[in-house]
Amino acid sequence: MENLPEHFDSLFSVDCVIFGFDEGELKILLIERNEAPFDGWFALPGYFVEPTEAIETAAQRILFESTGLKGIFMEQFYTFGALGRHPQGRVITVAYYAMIRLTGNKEVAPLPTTHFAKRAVWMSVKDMPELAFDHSRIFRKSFEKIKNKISYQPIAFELLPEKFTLTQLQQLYEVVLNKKLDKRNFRKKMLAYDILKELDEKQKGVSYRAAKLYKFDKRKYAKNFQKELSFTR
Amino acid sequence: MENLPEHFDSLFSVDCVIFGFDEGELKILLIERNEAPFDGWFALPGYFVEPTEAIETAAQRILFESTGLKGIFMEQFYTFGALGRHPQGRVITVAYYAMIRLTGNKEVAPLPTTHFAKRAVWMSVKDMPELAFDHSRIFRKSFEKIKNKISYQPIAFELLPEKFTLTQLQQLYEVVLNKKLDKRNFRKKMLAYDILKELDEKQKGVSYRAAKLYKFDKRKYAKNFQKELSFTR
DNA sequence: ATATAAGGTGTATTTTTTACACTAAGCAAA
DNA sequence: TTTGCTTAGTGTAAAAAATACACCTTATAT
Repeated sequence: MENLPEHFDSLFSVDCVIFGFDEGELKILLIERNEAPFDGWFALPGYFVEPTEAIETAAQRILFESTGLKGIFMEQFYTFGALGRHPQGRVITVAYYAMIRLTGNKEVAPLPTTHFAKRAVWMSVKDMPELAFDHSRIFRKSFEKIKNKISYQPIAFELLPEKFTLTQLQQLYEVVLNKKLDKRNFRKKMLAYDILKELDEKQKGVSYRAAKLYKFDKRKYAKNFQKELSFTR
Repeated sequence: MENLPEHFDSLFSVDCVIFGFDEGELKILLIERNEAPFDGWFALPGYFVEPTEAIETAAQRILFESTGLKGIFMEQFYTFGALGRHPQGRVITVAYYAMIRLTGNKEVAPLPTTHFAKRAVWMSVKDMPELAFDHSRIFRKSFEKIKNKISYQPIAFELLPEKFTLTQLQQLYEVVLNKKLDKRNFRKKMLAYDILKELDEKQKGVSYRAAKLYKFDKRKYAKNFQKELSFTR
């Protein structure tokens, strides 16, 4: 971190775990640092919160700087404040996870506008390297959270294109939950929730039978569930 | 807050929602402030985090100061950092909920050692007044969290005496979930989890048939559940 | 002995979850 | 135009879990 702000002894920052789903893989956006500490290491996008900035606003700013997108789905999940977590002083960090639609949008975040980053990469969660600071821990906690959450809240749709096939949806659940699901049972259950809208449209550009496309239907969802549901177990 | 610390523009604090269960009621520990701002208002126990103190340690300290107890069950659940939340400047606060065994321990926290508090009271969640700062919001969020959590993690036992009856356990679930449960089904399900140890002992001092006492059995729990279970729905 | 108050127990029904395999459709290549 | 390839799409039976429901038992107090 180049110029340490004045009140470095009680600083806070925001770190974002940005998830994307592409080619059947769950990925997160990492930046490669080009400054000490942890020069050359991969890290989560994040930065200090400005003195007159709400935490949530700071998170949105960081998401915009790293992806060029606004209005991304985002949720705070934990605050990390162990004493030694930052080698240069006392920094507590509020962590958010976010989800963006990668498919058909692949060029999201080729170069973040943040200064201390050489480049940004989409890294599959399967190949996650050791990260700078305590970011590995932050990543693991975020992953646990979404694993849990995807079973009772409709967050999966934040990762898929607006129009998706049931197979894509199932693959996403399989990757996140890290287990195979039965096709018939998955479809039966998902459709029974009555939160999807079946479109009069099919997949294009595939060299086999095209699948029907579906949309997540917010109205139906709101109608059918006051608060929760319980997807895949 | 009497003497504003020097770096008031980036301060952080910890606030604790301390739950107790007594006489069939779920209560939280509030302090009555005797200083501006919010002089005379009820608030959550909380204070600034020291510059060389981990957040978690600060939470433990506040719990000890308010209750005289150590080793309390405690979990961080959210960080509040809206710009206007503290009338005197920028303070973000990391919130924890905690649970203590009130029954048979009623004299917990008659007088907290924190300076800015007139007194502490156990307030039923049904009678919660408007609280200082954004503490009402913090309380509501904590309540949502434990409502949710009690259905899949064994946190209820943190609120009960070590030896408890199934009826007490059921009452606690009923209060937290805010709905009546069927006695036979509740017992069947709870016993089926096989996480309780039935004691050779009965309730004492009641003027009716005494109930069997049970203990939460951590070993059984660990054996039967790698991570989760799914209590009452 | 009797009244009182909670303790403690079982079964039938419905709902949900699971396991499981083949035909249909669309495209591509021969 | 036929054939092969690949994924789409579908139903049923069995098991497990959740629900609804009521009466006798036991300890204490009077």
